[in-house]
Amino acid sequence: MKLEESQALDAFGALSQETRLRMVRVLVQAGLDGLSAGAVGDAVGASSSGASFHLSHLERAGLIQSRRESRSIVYSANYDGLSALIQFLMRDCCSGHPEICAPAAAVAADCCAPAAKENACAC
Amino acid sequence: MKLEESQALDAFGALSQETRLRMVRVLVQAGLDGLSAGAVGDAVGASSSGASFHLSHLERAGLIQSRRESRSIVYSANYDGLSALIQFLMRDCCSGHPEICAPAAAVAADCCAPAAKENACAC
DNA sequence: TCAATATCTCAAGTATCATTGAAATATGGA
DNA sequence: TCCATATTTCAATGATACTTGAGATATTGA
Repeated sequence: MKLEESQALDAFGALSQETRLRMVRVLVQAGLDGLSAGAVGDAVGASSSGASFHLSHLERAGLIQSRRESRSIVYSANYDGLSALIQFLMRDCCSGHPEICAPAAAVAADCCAPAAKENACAC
Repeated sequence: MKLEESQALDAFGALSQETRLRMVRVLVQAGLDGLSAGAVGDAVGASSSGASFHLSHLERAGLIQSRRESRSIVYSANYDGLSALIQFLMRDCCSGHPEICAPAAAVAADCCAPAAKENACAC
């Protein structure tokens, strides 16, 4: 997935709010199983309508996704969307300037060791 | 450099505005030589006071830096700040989930080939 | 069907942010 | 010193965004 400028703007806007940034962190840690809207709200200290507002915002921005599961709406991180945002930053803000990306690539090697070995290394 | 949550929020907020996002792209392409405030404003179609407002915002957020050069204030990309933001995203949103970082790492390998070879590959 | 649970939607109020134009500041050259 | 250039600061306006609480919708089980 490759982000347009307007999609990147939406994604940055979504992450520029404390409650929403925390929601994303909570949901990434929760993995693909996800968490119900209520559970996310509790985790970040938001009211039910506040949680709904911010979760919708994040979903519109393509950073999380939702599915109904009985009475609950279960939200989970959208890995593609998050990855696309990181790629946007790297392509846009790195292009021609390895000083920016190199340390980030090191983080990737660290936190995603097996994947990094498969995909990032041409050596 | 390791970003605190509040610094990441500032950085995301700074990048969530069309004029500012374009300014960052222009300044990254300009490299460390940078561009005067007026040149950046012209490049993105902002008024002089508008350019000043947005450039200050980006500087406060740690994404660009400035120096006076005769009559001009020259702005340039802050590679450390941009890199720290990418790292924040990777650490926070990747941790335990290589699906997110791996494609990004591939971009790093692409756009920062020499650096990636030095720093990202443990093989 | 009724009640309970989970979530969403809506409207009102408040706060934050972006834009505009005018005025202030800093610099360099005549 | 005086003027022109480059940029910033300030105040006013309009636009967006966040929060809150009340009410609406959807789902399940009795």
